[in-house]
Amino acid sequence: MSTEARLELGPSSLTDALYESIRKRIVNGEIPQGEKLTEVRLATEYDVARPTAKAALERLTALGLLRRTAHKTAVVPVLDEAEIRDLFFSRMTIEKAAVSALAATGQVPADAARAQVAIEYAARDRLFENQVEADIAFHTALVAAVGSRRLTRMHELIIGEVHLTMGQYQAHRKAAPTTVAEEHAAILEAIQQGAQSAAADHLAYHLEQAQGRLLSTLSGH
Amino acid sequence: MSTEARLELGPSSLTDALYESIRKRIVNGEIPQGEKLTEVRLATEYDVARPTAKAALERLTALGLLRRTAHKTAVVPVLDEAEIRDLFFSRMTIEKAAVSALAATGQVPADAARAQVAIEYAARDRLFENQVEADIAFHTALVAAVGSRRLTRMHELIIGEVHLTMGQYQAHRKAAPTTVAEEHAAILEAIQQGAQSAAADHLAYHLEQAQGRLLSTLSGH
DNA sequence: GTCCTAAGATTGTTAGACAAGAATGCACGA
DNA sequence: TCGTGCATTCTTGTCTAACAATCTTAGGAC
Repeated sequence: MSTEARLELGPSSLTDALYESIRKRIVNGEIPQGEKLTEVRLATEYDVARPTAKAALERLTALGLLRRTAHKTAVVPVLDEAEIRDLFFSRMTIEKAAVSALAATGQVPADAARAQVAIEYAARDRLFENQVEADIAFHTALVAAVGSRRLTRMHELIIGEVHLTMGQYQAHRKAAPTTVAEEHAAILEAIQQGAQSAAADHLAYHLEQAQGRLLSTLSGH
Repeated sequence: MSTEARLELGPSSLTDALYESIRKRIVNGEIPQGEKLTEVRLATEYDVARPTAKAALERLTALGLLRRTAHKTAVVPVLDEAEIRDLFFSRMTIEKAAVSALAATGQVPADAARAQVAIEYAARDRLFENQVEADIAFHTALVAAVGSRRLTRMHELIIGEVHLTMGQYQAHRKAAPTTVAEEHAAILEAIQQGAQSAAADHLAYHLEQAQGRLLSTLSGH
C-alpha cells in the first residue's frame, strides 16, 4: 500500500470521496481479506483528519465491507461457506422480487441491457475485473429499475459483499467466460415476455450457479 | 421538548444510548413528523458533544427515521401514500421470504409467540402504544427466527419506518383492536403446519390490511 | 411588490487532547 | 523450556475549540 493516496474530489463531500476510494480498493481485491484498517493509518495515507476516516469506516462497516466491534480495528471480512450461502439467500430474496416486478411490466431496463453488452465484451477480451464490475452493474440495474427506493437500499446493503467476494476471488476464477452472459440473457428474455415465474426461475438458477462457482473456488483454498 | 434529557448508560457506547433515546422518541410520536433536529440542539439537550450527536443522526438517517441532505438540517420524514406503498412492498418482500422459510421448518418462533400474547393483552387493555411495540416485535421475531443475519439487517432497514409511521398515527388509529391478533394467529398456524404458500398468503393479506389501515388514517388528514 | 445582498444559522472538516478498552511483548516463575 | 501475569503500547471513544463552506432568512434598494 502506498504511503499516500490521491482523492478525486468529484463528490461534494470529502467523506464521500474517501469512502468511495476505500470501497473500490476493497472490492477489487487491492486490500485483501483479513487486512486491518486503522483510523490513523487511513487518515495518514489520505491526509485527512481521523474523524473523517472514522466516518468512512463506519459507512463501509454498515455495508458489510468491513467488520469491527467496539475498540477493535476494522478488518476486511473473510466470508466462509455459511456466510456466502446466507448472502446468496438474502440476495435471491431481493432480486427475485425485482425481476418478478419487472416481468409484470414487460420492460427490459436499458441499464441492464447496457451492462449485458459490457459483460459480453469483457468476457470476449478476458478482462475479468471489468466482467465483475459489469455483472454487479447488471444486477444493480435490475433492482433499480423496479423504482422502489427501499428495495434498492436493501440491495445496496448486500451487493457490496457480493462484489467483495467476487473481487477477492477474481484471480482464481478464470472459468465461465460466456455462461454468465447466457444466463443473464435468459432472465432478460423472460422479463420481456412478461413471464414472471420464468424470470424468477432463471434468476434463481443463475444465482445458484454463481454461488456454486464461488464456493468451488473457496474450497480450493 | 424538555431542555434536558437523561440518558441511560446501559449500552457501552454513548452514541448508542443517544441513538436509542432519539429513536424511541421518534417512533412513539414524541418528536412529530416534520420536526427539525439540529446537531447543536441535540448536543445541548443531552449534554453531549456535537460529533456524538452527529453520529447518532447519521445512524438514524441510515434507517430512514430521519432525512437530510448535505448542509441541511435533519428532519423527521412525512411519508406520503406512494412512500407507504413502497415501504410495504419492500416489507412484503422480506417478510414473505421469512415466513416461507419458517414454514419449511414447521417451527413457530418462541419470540413471535410471546409477542402475540403481548398484543392480545395490549388490545384487551386498550394500550395502543404497547400494541404497536408488540406488533413490531412480532414481525421482527419472525424475520430474526430465520437465522439469516443479512435478511435481518435488511428488515431492520425498513421496519424503523414502519414503526415510525404507526407510532406517529397512533393517536388517530383507535380501530382494529383484535383483528391484528387474529391475522397474526393465522400466520403462525400456517407456519406450524408447514404450509409455505399459505403462510405467505396469510402474511400478504395481513400486510395489505395493515397498509390499508395506515392509508385510511392518512387520507383523514 | 420583487429582487438582491448580507448577516445569521447550520453543517463539514480539522486539530489536539484525554480516557478507556484491547492487544502485545517481556519478564518472571514453575 | 514453557506458561502466566503485568505493564506498555496501540487503537478507539469522546470531548473541546475552531474555521470553512453552505444554506437560510431577513432586510433594503429599486
